[in-house]
Amino acid sequence: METEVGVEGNDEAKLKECRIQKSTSSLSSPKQISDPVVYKLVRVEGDGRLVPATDDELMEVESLLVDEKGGMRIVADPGQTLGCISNEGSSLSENKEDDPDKLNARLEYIEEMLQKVKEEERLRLACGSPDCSSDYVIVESQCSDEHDKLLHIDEKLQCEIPLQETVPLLAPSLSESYLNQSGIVGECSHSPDKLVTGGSTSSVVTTKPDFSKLKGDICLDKLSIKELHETFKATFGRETTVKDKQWLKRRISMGLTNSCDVSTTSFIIKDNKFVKKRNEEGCNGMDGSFAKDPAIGNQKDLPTSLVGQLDYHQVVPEKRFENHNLDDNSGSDDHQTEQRAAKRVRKPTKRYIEELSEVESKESNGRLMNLAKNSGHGLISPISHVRLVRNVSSGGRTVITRLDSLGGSGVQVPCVSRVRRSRPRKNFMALLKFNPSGMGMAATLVKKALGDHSLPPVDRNENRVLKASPTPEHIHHQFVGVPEKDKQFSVMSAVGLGGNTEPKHMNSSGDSDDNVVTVPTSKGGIRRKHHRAWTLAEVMKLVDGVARYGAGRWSEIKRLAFASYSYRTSVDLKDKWRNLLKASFAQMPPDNGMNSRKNTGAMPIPAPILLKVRELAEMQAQVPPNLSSTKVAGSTIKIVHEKQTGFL
DNA sequence: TTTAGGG
DNA sequence: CCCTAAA
Repeated sequence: METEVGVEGNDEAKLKECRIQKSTSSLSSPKQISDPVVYKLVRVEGDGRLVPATDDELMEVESLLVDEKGGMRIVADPGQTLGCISNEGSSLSENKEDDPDKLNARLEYIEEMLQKVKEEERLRLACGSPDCSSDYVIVESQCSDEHDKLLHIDEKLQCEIPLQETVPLLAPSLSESYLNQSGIVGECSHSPDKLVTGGSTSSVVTTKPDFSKLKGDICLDKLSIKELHETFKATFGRETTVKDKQWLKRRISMGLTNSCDVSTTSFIIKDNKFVKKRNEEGCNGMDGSFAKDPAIGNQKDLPTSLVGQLDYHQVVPEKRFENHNLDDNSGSDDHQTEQRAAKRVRKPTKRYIEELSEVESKESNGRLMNLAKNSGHGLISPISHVRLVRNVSSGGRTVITRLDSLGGSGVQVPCVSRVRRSRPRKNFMALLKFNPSGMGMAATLVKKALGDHSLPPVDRNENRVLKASPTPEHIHHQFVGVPEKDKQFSVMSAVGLGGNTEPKHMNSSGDSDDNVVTVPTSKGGIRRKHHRAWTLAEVMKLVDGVARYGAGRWSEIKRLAFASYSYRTSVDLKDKWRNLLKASFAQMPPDNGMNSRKNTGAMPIPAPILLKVRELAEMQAQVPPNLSSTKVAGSTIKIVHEKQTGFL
């Protein structure tokens, strides 16, 4: 694939939103046929403007990319271009450091950007009508906060991917109207050149990527560090000491959008308000239909038919990459680790995907398979030397971690594979011998890395690790051909060992008695030993579910919205909702701020969510009779009204 | 089996 | 979270 790195800059008009928009130029140039995508290299001036890169810069980038492929040769500082492109923002534009790490990070980022842009373009080409292809990708930028521009772009690029999933609407979400009133959707909602999948044939709608969807870090902008910490805690169920605002915002937004079932939860927090995230964008008007729960669509028509009716080689949805990509080391409190995690994570390589599919167990639900299938053809750079590092089971899921030693940046790319549904194999213990340094060692290292304080003494996970171990096939595939020296251990493997991390995937942790630790009760019964603290993401999911399917349909919600949370039963959902209800109506009058309570141990539920709960409750006439009145009524009436209009 | 509600 | 009655 010969990607021509062209030089082109957009004008310097002041725009407002960061987005990538394709120009409406022709499509018939010969070159385009072979590779219709041409990219412009731009750089960002100090004031945030995008200006055309010079030829020299271009050359430098190219050579750098080559160098990177060649094997991490450290080259002189690429200079302004890279510096500007890098997301590190302030630190880079000025000084030319020769720090290999930084340099590599830049390289990585550039490459990533190119890939992403290309991905975007391919998607766009594929989903659009023929005359929609374009010669260029134009990066428009109007972010007022120029400092964050690139980050924004990047965030959007990352996050729009999972959001592209489009499925026919099943049930309109009540909260959909929220979004309309939230005002965050704004102008981006309607793209002039809508790319509609050839109207007649398609049972599936294709979405045009629209980066305005990602609001996460924007929405978090106004939060203070402390608030961010709160939100972080709420989201991941643990504290963090990281002071980096950007990082926090990024993590939180990723956590909120990806930690669960990605788009299943469609809420975001903006300015302390609980709003609905726009899943679909103007691409296809599709008659006011919105995405239904992807958990459904995913298993059905989406990936296959989408790919089927379009040029397979061009359609590379890359669904849920971020799921795997997401550096979910939430279990770790190690500052260093987290800082490192803050670094950009490389997209999985094709090989990575392929291997991932191997690891996938037979009874795969097809999700990951689709992922693998959809992964591109040479779209992902083969540059990175991804090595399989280690696999650790935690809380019933197998975490496969790779160490991407790109210039020592050590990016970890954890992913999760399904765990055997049925009981572990008899001969499982023997398999541990296959890898003498096995799980116990891993646990030890992990524990060490985390500092023993972060893991309970004689942790219960010791047990779980064994119980939730991968099948023999997994071990075999994972370690076959891996040189001993490459069997590195990784701190990051501690993903989720802290206990409060949400699963990133459909995995059957605890869906049988295999993985759930139960404790015999005095009365002879058994009960779950450890409470799974509800994370913000889960709560939001729950609220969303109630909004969609109504309170009381717990099993529905369980199946549809909590498919990936096997440890949450419908009863759990019900109980949680009951608590939420109670909380929302109890805590409202005195203090509606989310920063009120002291460290009560329990996870604080942000006021916006409680508000939402309240509204839903009132809508569904669940409100306790005794406090149905008061000023709540006013806002509720309004909300109800909005929702009604939303349905029309 | 699922809901609803008490413990 | 658990238990259980009721549907």
